[in-house]
Formats: sequence, C-alpha cells, structure tokens
Amino acid sequence: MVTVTGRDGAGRRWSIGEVARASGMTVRALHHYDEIGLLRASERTASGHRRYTGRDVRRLYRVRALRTLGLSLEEIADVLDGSADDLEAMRGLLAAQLHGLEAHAVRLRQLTDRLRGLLERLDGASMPDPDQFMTTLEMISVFEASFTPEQREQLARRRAELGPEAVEAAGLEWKELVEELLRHVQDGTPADDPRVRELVGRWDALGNRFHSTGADGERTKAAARRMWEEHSEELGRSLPWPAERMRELVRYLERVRQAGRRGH
Amino acid sequence: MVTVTGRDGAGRRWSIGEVARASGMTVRALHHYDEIGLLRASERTASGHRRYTGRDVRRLYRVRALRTLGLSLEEIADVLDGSADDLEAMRGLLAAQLHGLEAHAVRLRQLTDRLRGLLERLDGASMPDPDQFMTTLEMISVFEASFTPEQREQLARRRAELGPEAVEAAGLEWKELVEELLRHVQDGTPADDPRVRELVGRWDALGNRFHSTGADGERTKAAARRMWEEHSEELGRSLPWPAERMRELVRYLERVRQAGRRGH
DNA sequence: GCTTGAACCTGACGCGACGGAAGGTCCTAG
DNA sequence: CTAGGACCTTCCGTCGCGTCAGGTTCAAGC
Repeated sequence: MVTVTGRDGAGRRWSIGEVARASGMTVRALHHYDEIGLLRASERTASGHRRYTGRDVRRLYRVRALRTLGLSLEEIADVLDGSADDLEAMRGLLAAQLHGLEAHAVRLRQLTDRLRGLLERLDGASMPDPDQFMTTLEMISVFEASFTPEQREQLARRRAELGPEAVEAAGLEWKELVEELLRHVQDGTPADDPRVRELVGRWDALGNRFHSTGADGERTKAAARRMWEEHSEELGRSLPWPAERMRELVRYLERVRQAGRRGH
Repeated sequence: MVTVTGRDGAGRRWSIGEVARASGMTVRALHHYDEIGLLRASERTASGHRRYTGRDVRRLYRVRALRTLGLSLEEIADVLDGSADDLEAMRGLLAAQLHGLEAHAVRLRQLTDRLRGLLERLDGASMPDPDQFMTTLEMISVFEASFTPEQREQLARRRAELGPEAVEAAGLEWKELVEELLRHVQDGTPADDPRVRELVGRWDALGNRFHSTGADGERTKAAARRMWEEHSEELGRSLPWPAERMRELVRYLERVRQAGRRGH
C-alpha cells in the first residue's frame, strides 16, 4: 500500500495562494515566474486557476535557493532547464557568480573607504566652507576620471612611501614655484630664459617624485599632464590663484619645455 | 582689465557634445539630467540647441563627483538645491550613504562566504549526484527562510563551540533515534509508553545542545520546531527515509510530548 | 439556490539611470 | 548646393517584481 508519487498523475495539487504561503514568496512573484516561463503551474482548472503539482513545488524550492545566491532569473532558468541538472554548468555558474560578487565587493570597499575619508575631513572641522568642500569633491571627480584605478593605486602607494611630511613639504615647494612662475608669466619672461628653465626643471622633478619609474610611471605622468591641460579650469578653482592665470601658467610651462627641447 | 566671470551674462558657452567630451559623460546622460531637472542648460539657441554656461558645467562636476560616491540622482538634486549648500545636510547624506553601503557589504560578505562554501563542497567530490546537490540547496533555502539572520548566527556560533566531532557524533545519535522511533511509529507504540518517552527526551536534549539558553534560545527552538512541522516534506527528501514517514514521525513526536505534559 | 467575502484571473503602469534606435532639423565646410 | 556630422524629441527596453484596476470563480453559510 505504498503510494509512490508517480510521474505526474497522482499526488496533491496546490493553489497559488497555498504555494505562496508555504514558500514565503508572494503570489505576484509566482505570476511573474509563470509569465517568463521560469515556473509554470503544470495544470489549470477549467476556469483557469493554477494547480501546482509536487514537481512544480520542488522546482520552486530550487528557484528560491538559487535566488538567495544572487543569481538572475534567466541564469536560474538556464541551469534548471539544462540537460539533466548538469553539475558542471552549475559549478561554472556559481564560480562566475562568486567572481562577480568579489569584484563588486572590491568596488564597495573602495567606495566606503572614500566615504569614510571624506566624513573624517568633514568632522575634522578643517573644512568650514561648503563651497570649498564641494570644490574638493569636484577635484576628486576630475582626479578619478583622469587616472585608471591602477594608476591611482600607484600614486597612493608612492605617497605612502614618501610619508606625510615629505608630501607636505612638496606642497609648499610647489606653491612657491607657482608664485614665482606666475610672476614670470606676468612679466613676459621669454620661454628660453635660463631662470624659468630652472624653475620648470624643479617643477618637473617635483612631479617625478610622485611617480614610479618605468613604463607605468611614464604613462601615469602623461595622464597627469593631460589632466592639467584638460582640467586646469576645475583644478584651478580649488587653488588660491584665479583659474585664468592657472590656465596661462599651464600653457607657459608647455612653451618653456618645448624651448628647452629645441635649445638642447 | 580683470575679467570677473560675471553672474551669468559673460563667458563661454558649450554645446552638449563639448560638455560630454570634457566631462566623460554621454550625451544621453546629459539629456537625462535635463529631463529630470537635475541639470538643465541655462540657455538654448534659437533652434533649440542646448548652450551650457560655466555655472552649468560646474554643477555637472558636482553631480559627477556625488555620483561616484554612489548617491542617487534624486539625493544629489536635493543637496545641490538645498539652501546655500548646507554642509550639515551633506554630512547627514554621506553618513547615511556610508551606513547603507556598510550594510550592503555585510550581506555581500555573507553571500560570498556561502558561495565559497558551496563550491568547496562541490569540488570536494563528495557530492557526485546533481539531484542531491540541488536538494541540499533546497534545504539551505528552507533553513534560511525559517530562522532570522541573528538566529542563524547563534546556531553557527553554537556549532563552532561544540566542535566538528561533537556535531558529527550528535548526527549519528540522532540517526539512531530516528530509526528506533520509526519502528515505534510502525508498531503503533502508544504515546505514553515510557520507552518512547525516554527516546523523545533524548531527542529534545540532543536539540537543546545546539541552542543557547535564555529567551533567544527558546525562540530559536520554537523556530526550529516550526521548520520541522511546516517543511518536513522538503527536509525529509534529503534524508534517507521516505518523506511520508518523516511527517508521521514529526506528528508522533508531538503526541508523545503532549502525553508527557498531561501525564506530569 | 442565493449571497457574500476571499481567492483568483489578466493587463497595465511604475521604479532607476540611462542605452539605443527612429526620424527629423540644424550647422558647417567644401 | 550638398554631404555628413551634431543636435533635437520621442519612445521602447532593461530587472524583478509591487501595486492597482476591473473582472471571474470558489467555498461556505443561509
């Protein structure tokens, strides 16, 4: 008198509401799965009500399990309809999913780190001016758009190697260089004047300290130069000098470097 | 002869294509920002082409910067249109964002851990049967639906405290209990028989080992019992006994416990 | 058989941040 | 004058459902 749940003829049938309550899904979700063909009720009553068989319910449990792993409904349909529950396909899918999630986690970590850093600076009361803060944000945005993630990481490593006081000192030296060069721009000092040539040499050396050597370093330097050329406007706004004068300065720098190459 | 970039009259205008190239956004995105009112070009040519002013471009840079922090366009519009760039509002928004992302990161970690665990089991070759693997997945899904995340963590901690060999031993003891009790079910042993009462006592003690004490532990136990009652079908499928007999066993257990309470 | 309330049905819109295509207008250089 | 590139608006699609709206069916009580 053993009731083997046969291929599909025998056994209980469940209404959509019963299935929903038992599985913790909503009726609407089941409707949706039916619509997209992921899980259709094997039978309908004469009036069109869905009747789910035991097989259907088992399939739903698999769907739900795979959903909690973050798979898309399409991926779930593919693997469930794959030839005889192919374990290899499943393995590949889960591995790919893990890969994607790990990549996502890395980006998330970077984001939270940046947010924490920003909030610290905000809390440090060292930034009382809303406009200055927004401008800092803009600069960060320019910075991020100009370098690849690898280059940014390279720059961060180099800064860490140099240490905070060296970075601070470099900032001060750079400030002096800007002041002096701005005076030369205003005075119309020719681009092949040895004095400005020396100043630009110090400028470039200063920049080099923050780049590593080798082909990667060169590419990073080129990206930095492009950033200055294309975004001197925005970068200038966060500096204590007028943006227009900074643009002129960048153009002047380029002329001095060219004169140096020709003179050599 | 200082050209102060006036309120809005003077200065360059940029076409949408120029702005897109300079900012790294797509023309379509700028159209979208215009549509939703986040960033509209201050002017139009007679024929309807957008002309962006310097102010517009500056706003775009802020939008882009805030987007890289993961804020929604609506949130960005709110802070940018807030009264005079309110720093407090900004702080609150960024703090909330950080909070949300941290919560997201936690869920992501749990997910990747689970995926890694599953893949290890798959690689361990200890699971050659696709159907068995799918059934394991279903059980996980039932398990996760039955307990709150806190309860799951509580159970995991308790298992770790007991150590793997104690868990293994408990599994074996439980298996024996099931076999003996199934025989009593089949033999129709009355629910108040001292032998089954003793067996059920051991069963409950076995379960108690995995729950912590106090109100939390009680709630976890209740959730476990509900899981057994409502999902003996699915749980039974992954066990070496027929589901129907497991269902009978669960009902029998309940009768024995009631008889015990009455007899006392 | 009738009524009533719960359960069920289909169809459609909405969300978020755009991508992409269709079909037309405008601008500029040759 | 013409070609082609830049620009315009409008609309559909994405993903996984939630949430109506408006109608039909079911099960129970009278």
